[in-house]
Amino acid sequence: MITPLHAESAPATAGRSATPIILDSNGYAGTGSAQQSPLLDGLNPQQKEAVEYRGQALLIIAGAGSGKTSVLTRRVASLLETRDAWPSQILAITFTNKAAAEMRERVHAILGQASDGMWISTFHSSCVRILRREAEKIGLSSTFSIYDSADSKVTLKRIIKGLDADTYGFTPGSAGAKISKLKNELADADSYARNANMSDPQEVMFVEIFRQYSARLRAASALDFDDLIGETVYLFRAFPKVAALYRRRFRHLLVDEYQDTNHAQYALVHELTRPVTAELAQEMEDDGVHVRNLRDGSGAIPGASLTVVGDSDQSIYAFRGADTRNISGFERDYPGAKVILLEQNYRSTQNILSAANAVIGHNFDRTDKKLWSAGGDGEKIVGFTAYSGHDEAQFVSDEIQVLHAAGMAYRDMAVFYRTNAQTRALEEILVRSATPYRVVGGTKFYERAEIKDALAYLIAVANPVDELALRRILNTPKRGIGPATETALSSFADDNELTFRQAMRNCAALGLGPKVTGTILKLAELLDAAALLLVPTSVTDDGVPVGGSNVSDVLEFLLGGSGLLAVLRGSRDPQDEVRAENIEELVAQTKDFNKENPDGGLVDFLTQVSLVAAADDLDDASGTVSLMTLHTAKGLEYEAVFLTGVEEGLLPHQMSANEPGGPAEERRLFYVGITRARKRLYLSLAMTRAQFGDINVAMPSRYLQEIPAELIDWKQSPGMANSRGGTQPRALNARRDGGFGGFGNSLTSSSDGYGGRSGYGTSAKPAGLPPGKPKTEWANKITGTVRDNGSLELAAGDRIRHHDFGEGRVNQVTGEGTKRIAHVQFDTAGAKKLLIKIAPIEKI
DNA sequence: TCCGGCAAGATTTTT
DNA sequence: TCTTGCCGGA
Repeated sequence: MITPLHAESAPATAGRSATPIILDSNGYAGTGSAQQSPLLDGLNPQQKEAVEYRGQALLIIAGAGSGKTSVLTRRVASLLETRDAWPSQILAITFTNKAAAEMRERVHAILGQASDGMWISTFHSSCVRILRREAEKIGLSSTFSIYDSADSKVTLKRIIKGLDADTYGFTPGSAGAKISKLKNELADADSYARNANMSDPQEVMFVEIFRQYSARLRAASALDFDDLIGETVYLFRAFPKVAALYRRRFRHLLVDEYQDTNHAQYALVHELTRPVTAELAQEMEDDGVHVRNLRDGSGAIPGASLTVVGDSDQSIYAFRGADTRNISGFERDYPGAKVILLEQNYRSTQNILSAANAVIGHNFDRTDKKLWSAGGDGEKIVGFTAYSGHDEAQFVSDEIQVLHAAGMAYRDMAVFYRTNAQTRALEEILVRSATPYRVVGGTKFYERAEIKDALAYLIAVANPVDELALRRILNTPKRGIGPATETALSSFADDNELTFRQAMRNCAALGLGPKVTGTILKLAELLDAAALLLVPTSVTDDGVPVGGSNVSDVLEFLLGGSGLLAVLRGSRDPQDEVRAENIEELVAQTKDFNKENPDGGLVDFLTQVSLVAAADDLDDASGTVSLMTLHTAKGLEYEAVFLTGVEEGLLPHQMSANEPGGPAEERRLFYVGITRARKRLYLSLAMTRAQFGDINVAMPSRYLQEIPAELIDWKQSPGMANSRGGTQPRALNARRDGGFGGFGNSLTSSSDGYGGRSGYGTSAKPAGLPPGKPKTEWANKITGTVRDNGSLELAAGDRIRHHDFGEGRVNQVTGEGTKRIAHVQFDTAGAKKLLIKIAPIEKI
């Protein structure tokens, strides 16, 4: 049991919290005097127990859609309500910033201000927060840089080149993956070398790469993503007194998505929940740290209580080192742990759950768990086999329109895919049908070259020893400093034990041309001047520095001084216009940051930028269809889900075939995708898929056959697509070698024909095409030329001809400018919405 | 040093 | 298909 906290241990909130927190201002009015806390309203017995249990360790096995987030937030609220904890004693860890924000919001909605002071954040953010505070203890600057995988790659590339390690088969990717894996196991170059087979020259080379990589990061005062966790663990292990401070502070640790934790994260949790020894506690007390009321009979501070939530069936990050043994071994790691199973699903219909159960049931070596719903069977799952990726996209788009017409909001629909490359076809069709959509994740804003350039200027100011950032901006924009000069500067720095930045300041000693020397000095001066801007101009009576420039001022100063923005604006390349706009967007973001974080400095901004994840920019309020990978879909839910590309080679992905446990992990991924759907689930696949510019034959995924046939209503089964393929000329027939033969038949048993339906992938049906237009013409031409009908005037009543849909009549034109949309009733293809600017149409 | 042209390689998933 | 890297010429 946890020692209840007494009032004297209360932080500043004590005064306000003298009475138990009353929730009636938040919609719980009238239940205040009831025996049961309103926090438990509407929960089933298992959920209630998960909220109310008090003990050292709690494992909540939460199946998909079992109300996990709700339980977790209520548990946090309950801890505060029952005064088992003060907000500052709670550390809740989620996987994404998005999940953290949502949890913070929900707790705040229940408790209001009483929730202030909690740490609710990701593993990485929490670690950065701790590390910035304790940086000098482990030999880092508190303004250390955070390297993303691209930065690591660049660094590794230089090392591999310097060592000629590519002759041993090392690439930045392969070496990076191996280093990352080792770091996730808390190994470093030295510990690895001790166990490595050093008679193998390749191993020797790898150790050298690892060593140099670590050395470079250290010299640049930089940490990569894996270091953020690993160094925090190291900090706690090497400095017990530092660890004790955090162990004393965080009395309640809650970890979400525990199945996705890797060894380093596991170790971190372990470090944080260890007891503080009596000696150390005494030492702290002698140092004036308030610990008395936390100490037990022996004088020690017991370990914090730990709650973990997870579902090993949803573990999809094994490739990143996630180890489900963390969850399966929880009871061993924390003897006496309570385990609560949440199996009732509140999200999906029974049909969807039955499919999910059937699929995941094919994974052996798992504790059986059956999701069930009290919500009824619901609609059948819809299956569709398209001829091509574009055809599939057309089906998705048409079906979205059908759902939308039936009253479903765009924001309640999502399209999932295994690889980012699949977005292309989807986007093309969605743009054409004027369906509002957004791609979640994908090429991220902060990964764009021009944004990284601008950020590199900021990083160079914040962390002057970061060579990577300096070398990035050295010749960006072009200022006549080539690779030769760059190398000269770099070796000059190495030879004289200077940082790259110091080398720049002293470059006159290098004997370069006067012009180049001047340019380098000017850049160094620009960075120095920017750093001066940040220095506070005065100090308040309380010793708080004020008056330093904020992030946007510094950024604008750097952009002006370097000419980065001006060069892009002056370029003839139309792409540079977009790049300039992106940089302006970044400036706008720094201004937003200033507003939202008045006390936030440059380093805070850079930290935030470094740790944003794909799912984080998801804006639920926007009325758009969401497109995302299956990985980013985890933790989200939608009324209708389109799971596309359910093909061999894609799901399971080709790359997973050789990996041990690969197909099982891919199955879990499929399972995660299925269980995101509340009411409608669509599974689609294509018989051919464009890849690297040419077209490959695709086979239905093995996982499809694991779903009981009666659950799927095939609008077009693989067998049907196959049999009809022979009757119509198709562009791809020539490439086909009859490989579909045995497949479809096992899947067609449930098919109920398609003849009566209209509006499904009209363009896929040879019968629906205008006469005299064989499929060969359109099979893959959608990627073709960029059209611009910007000036085309259309009005209701006009007749038009569409390249694919044939002739039709315009019913209505909506929107303005480039977003004008024609609502067209086609003679044979039905009703369509077309973006006038780019649709392949002409007026007749 | 910069730029254009051409060949080769790439794509699993992400904090 | 698209991006990256290498080569040769200015």
